[in-house]
Order: sequence, then C-alpha cells, then structure tokens
Amino acid sequence: MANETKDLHNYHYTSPYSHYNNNFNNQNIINLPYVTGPSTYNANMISSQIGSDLHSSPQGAYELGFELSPPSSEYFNPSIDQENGFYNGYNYNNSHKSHEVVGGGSAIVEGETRDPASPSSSEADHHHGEDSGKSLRKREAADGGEDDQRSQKVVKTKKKDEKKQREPRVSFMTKTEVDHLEDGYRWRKYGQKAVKNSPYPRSYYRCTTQKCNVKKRVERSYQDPTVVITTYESQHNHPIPTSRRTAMFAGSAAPDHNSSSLSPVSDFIINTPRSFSRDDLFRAPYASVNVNPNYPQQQNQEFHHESEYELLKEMFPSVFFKQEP
DNA sequence: CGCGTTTGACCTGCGC
DNA sequence: GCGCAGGTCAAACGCG
Repeated sequence: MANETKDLHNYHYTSPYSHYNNNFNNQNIINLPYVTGPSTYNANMISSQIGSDLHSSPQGAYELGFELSPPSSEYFNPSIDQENGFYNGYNYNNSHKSHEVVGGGSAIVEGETRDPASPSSSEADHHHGEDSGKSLRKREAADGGEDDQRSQKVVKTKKKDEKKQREPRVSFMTKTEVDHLEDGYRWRKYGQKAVKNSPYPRSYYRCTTQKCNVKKRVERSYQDPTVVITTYESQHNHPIPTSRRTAMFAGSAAPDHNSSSLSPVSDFIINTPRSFSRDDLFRAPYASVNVNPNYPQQQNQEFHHESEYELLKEMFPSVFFKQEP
C-alpha cells in the first residue's frame, strides 16, 4: 500500500496521448481510506488507487492526464457550475449509504462539455442521446426507402446539436486481476473494442435497469496490466438492485451516483490508507505531491481549491459522511 | 426461455 | 476525401 504512489508515476506520465500529458500544473494525490475489505474481490485486489490529472490548456481549460485512452474528441469543460455547485442532481440520501470507496481506484471526473445554448440537464440529453440516434438511424437504413435519407439528415442535424453534450464521467483505476469489478449494479456488455497501443481490449457495459442509461467502460492498463480502468458515465436513476446489495457493500470501486453533474475540475490520485479523516485530505502524509517526474513538484500538498475537496466529497460521499458526526 | 456475451458491421468524429 | 480510432448495434450464440 505504501508504494502506491510510486506506481502512479507510471500511470500518469507515459501515456501515448501526449495531449493528456502536457501542461501539468495542478496535481494532487489524495489518500482515501481503505474502508472495508471488499470480499467480492478482495482476494484479487492487490491495491487500489485513484488518479487523475488536471491540466490546464492554453485556453485555461482543464485536461485530464491519465492513462485512459480517451476519445480524441473528448474535451473537458473547466467551468464549475457556480449556481448549482457540484451537487445538482446528486442524491446523497442514496449515495452516502451505499458507497464506500473500497479499494477505490483512480478517479477521474470528466465533466460535460455543455452547450451554452442547451441548458438542458445531462439527464434529459441523455435520453435521446446515442440510443435514439444511432439505433434509429440504423433501423431506418435497414428498412430502406426514400425517407431514410431524409430522416438521416434530420438525425444528423439533431446529432450535431447534441454533439458537444457529453455525460460526465468518473474513472477509477483499480489494481485488480478481475476485469469487471462488482459494483452492485447489473451490467450488460454491449461491445468490446481493441484499444490502440494496448494489447488489452476495452469493454463497454450498460446498466441493465430499464431507463437507466449509465454506461461504463472497462479496460486494463497497458502499462500495468494489474490495473483496471473503469469509467462510469452518467448517473443511475434507480437504487442498487437488492440482490446485489450484499456484494455492493462487500466492496465496490464504483460510486452509484456517477457524478452526474460534476464539473471537470479535479485531479486526484487517491490511495487508500487504513485510516482517514477529512483533515487528512489536506495534509501530509496522506496528501501527496505532484508525482510527475517531468514537472517540478507542487509547492502545495494541499488541495488547491476548495472545489477539489468538494469534488472528492462528491465522489466518495461515504468517506466524508463517515467522518463527520 | 430469458438473459448476458461475443463479434463483425456500422456510424461518427477527427486529423491529415 | 480518406483512413483511423472510438463507440454502438444487433444477430448469433452460450449458459443456467
């Protein structure tokens, strides 16, 4: 456990996606508690880490430096929703009960890239996202007919409008031998793709609960095959299936809220010490410094912004609720 | 039989 | 315009 940070060096800075490696200027490593022993994969789980890098682009936008293989089209909006804070759409009543950051992996929060002209919620966007887009398109194409082209055009136009709207994502790096970590929810695999520069494929899962559009991607790190990177997208709109709750509490690397409204502001590498308190987040030894060998160490081992703390709180509510009487 | 996985085809966006 | 890579679809298949 103590050497987690060391490992993280590799996770972060040798990505072939140079885009994500540049301009490190704000990094934190945060230790989170190893809350309980996750029986479901404890045996396999060597350790867990949480990591993400926050970079600032020339435009001041944040980019995530991470070993994930993010789509080239992925952009991260640095703006914080000042009006609603980080927590709009977040159900603490549910989440704080059901989540322990057990062996929490690396967490990245990828925010939505909101279209200013479309203030609609991510939830709403979601429901006529790719599902109604692609499948409809495909079905129409399969049926043939002149209407197809027309409808395709409509879809295309519609698509364009929705183009920039992305679901927020949270990624976890978990050192584990099992690819698909039990997180309490039921998932259906809907695809698998080879990942460029990686011998390991990426799997795509969708929550099987009706009307729940949460998706997750699972891929193994090509740099450290013992590390599994799980990326959650969107937010569950239902409780954890009862039959899975036991497993869920036994250990999960996934927050059930999936940060529906998080803004992409934070950058955490989280280790999981045995004990933990809120204050630990703000001071050594739990708070670590920049691990990027290519960049000077951060002068500050603490969170640079209260928002980062807030973000962490958002992502791992159980940790915080636990600590606060 | 229902549910989940596999897998090749397809779509889309992006860079050159 | 073309090729590439990421992401999704859906038929076929496997399993309990």
